[in-house]
Amino acid sequence: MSRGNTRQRIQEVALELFAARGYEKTSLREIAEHLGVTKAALYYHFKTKEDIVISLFEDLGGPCDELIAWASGQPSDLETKLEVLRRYSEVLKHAAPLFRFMQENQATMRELSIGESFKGRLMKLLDIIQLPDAELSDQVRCSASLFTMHAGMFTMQTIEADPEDKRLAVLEVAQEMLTTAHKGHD
Amino acid sequence: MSRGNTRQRIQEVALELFAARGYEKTSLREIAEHLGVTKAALYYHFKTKEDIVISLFEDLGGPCDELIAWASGQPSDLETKLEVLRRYSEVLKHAAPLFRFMQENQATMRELSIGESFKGRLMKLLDIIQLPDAELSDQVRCSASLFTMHAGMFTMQTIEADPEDKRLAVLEVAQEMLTTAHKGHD
Amino acid sequence: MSRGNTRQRIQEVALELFAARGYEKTSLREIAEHLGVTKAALYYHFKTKEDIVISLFEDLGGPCDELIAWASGQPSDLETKLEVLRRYSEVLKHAAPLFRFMQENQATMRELSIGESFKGRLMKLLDIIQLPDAELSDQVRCSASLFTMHAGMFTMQTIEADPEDKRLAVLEVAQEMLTTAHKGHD
Amino acid sequence: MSRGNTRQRIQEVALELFAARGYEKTSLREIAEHLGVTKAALYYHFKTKEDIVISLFEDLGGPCDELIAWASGQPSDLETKLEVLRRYSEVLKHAAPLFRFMQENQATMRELSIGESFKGRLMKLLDIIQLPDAELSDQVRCSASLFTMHAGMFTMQTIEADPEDKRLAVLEVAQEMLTTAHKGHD
DNA sequence: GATGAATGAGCGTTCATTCAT
DNA sequence: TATGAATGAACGCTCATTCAT
Repeated sequence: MSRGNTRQRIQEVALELFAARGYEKTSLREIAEHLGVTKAALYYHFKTKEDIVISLFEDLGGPCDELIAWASGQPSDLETKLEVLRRYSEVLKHAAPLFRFMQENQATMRELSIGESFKGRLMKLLDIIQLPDAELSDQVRCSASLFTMHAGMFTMQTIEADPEDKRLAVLEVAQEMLTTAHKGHD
Repeated sequence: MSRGNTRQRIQEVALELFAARGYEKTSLREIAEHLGVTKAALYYHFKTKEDIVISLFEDLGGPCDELIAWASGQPSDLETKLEVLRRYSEVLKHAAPLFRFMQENQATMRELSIGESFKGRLMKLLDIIQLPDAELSDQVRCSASLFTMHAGMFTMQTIEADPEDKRLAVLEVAQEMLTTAHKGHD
Repeated sequence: MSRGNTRQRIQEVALELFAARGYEKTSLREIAEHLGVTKAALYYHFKTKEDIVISLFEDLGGPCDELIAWASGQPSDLETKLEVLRRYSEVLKHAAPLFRFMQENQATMRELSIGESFKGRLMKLLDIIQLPDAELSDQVRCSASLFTMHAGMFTMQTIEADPEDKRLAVLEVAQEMLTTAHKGHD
Repeated sequence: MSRGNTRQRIQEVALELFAARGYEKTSLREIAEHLGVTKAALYYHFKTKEDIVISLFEDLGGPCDELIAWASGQPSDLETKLEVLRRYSEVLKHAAPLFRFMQENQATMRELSIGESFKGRLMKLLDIIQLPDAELSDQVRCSASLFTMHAGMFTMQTIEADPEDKRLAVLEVAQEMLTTAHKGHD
């Protein structure tokens, strides 16, 4: 019946539950029950509970690092930054539930090894976007352009619309903020 | 030894730990130890762990409700909305650690009774701010103006500056977004 | 407001709750809350939780001992025994809730000092009633006559009738059993 | 080490301790220690403490229900009722410790789900035995015939004799009471 | 005559984890 | 690939009890 896909099914169910009820409140028992297997089976596939989370983020590190690497090789101008936002938006799209999980479990993430590593990436992206010597309000605009995209994906569930349309609208607003920030700085 | 201030000290330590390590990961034992009392002492002052959180939010509900009430009696124009943002910023200022806690423990808050109640308030504020029939990007701008203020207070710890200056900068950016959203809608 | 009657009110409420929910499941907090006083107030009137129970039984020991003493001075014939049952029935009537409590918390009573003391009294009554050298079935009849009266008062709540009428009926049946037991033994 | 018999050993030890010291006063720690396992091990085999009790009663429900079912299909005459007592006595024999536990923890049983269910069965038996329109004393005789058998098994520990002989003596007395009750009613 | 504040011990329960099979 | 059985640690919570005021 279950072929080699059990590992994947664990990841799916785990992400679903972690996102829905939080990392701490989701027990391995629950995950196992949802899957119709034993807790011990999870331990055949993953060394620890944290390991499951780590595996979830595995596919995400690559694209992020690539984005950072690409941006580092570009001139640090507005055009590059707008493209960074665009590409980041795309990354977010493909990992929406994961980002929702991150967003809603920040306190927990801070204690998970993987958390630090993603916080680092975020900081690097921010460094790329940021205008370090501009006025405070422009710095805020830069930061906000990034965080708006995070929040935009999950917190704005009030607005009913096609997800893809919403993503593009969020991206547009974020890019606009970044552009405003760069008025007079180049 | 400790007089009538124990209840308050519990609240202080609890907030500190909840904010630092998350609600679930903070045990009553830890809180008690930090205070030099027994777990049972906490239960003399609070009925449950959740009750401690509720008490923390108690002083916050009032100001929020007042703000909502005030706004409901005003014309729903840009001027009113800008003032709502300004006042909300002030509320946030006085309850910064609490909002940080909310922000970072969203998954947990969702399961706490108090969480629902604050989500409700947020939705009402959003209703007041929102332009329901505008283009998607303008709706996003409205939402983002509110959430930027939340995120702005705690997530932008990268930007080093006087907290009050930062708050005003965040407010300025948020108000600007809202103004942009209202261009052509009145 | 509350004069010297607090001690009594504690006893009343305690008995009520002990009978309703059992000794172990009834906490001093509950008793105190029912009375509108603090737990500590209970400790002003009684040294321990067990002490409350003991005090409840205080008024009961006397009549029982008197009954035993009286019977010991009488000839050990059927007539005496029937009178013992009659008098015991009267004692039971005046302490109905207390006996219900005993009956329903036997396991607990066994661990309470007062329990042993009442078990002792019961054994003495049984000794008085019993026909030690009779056939087994007659011995059972003697024992049963006593226990029927216990059970009869509280377990037979199915039968709807005036309590006093029921008591007399129970007594009649018990006496009848005892009489049957004594057929051929004198 | 211990094979598939742990579950059973838990039941045995639990029943022993519940009967000896009462349900509330018997902690899971005690049970575990008696078995040389951890508290957590108990939870591998039973979902809750109450679940252990429920499992103890599991084998008992069937025979009782069968008895009730059988009696319901018979004419409601004395002969049937005497046979009911006889069969019930046999059921009691096979579950003596369990009945002792019930008897001595009535207050507790009332709060346990299983308690209600057994009270229900008892009421049905009583309904079968009872003479609803007879004089009070005859109704008492009917009830008492049933309760005598309960009490007879455990409360009459004073009488030293072979348990089986005692059981038969108790049954005889109970049947006799029932017969007396039916004099003149048919 | 009673309270406010606290304690120490213990409870039932759940958890992530282990390991022989 | 997985399970059955178990563990040790911790958790949130309640209890009877104490004592200064």
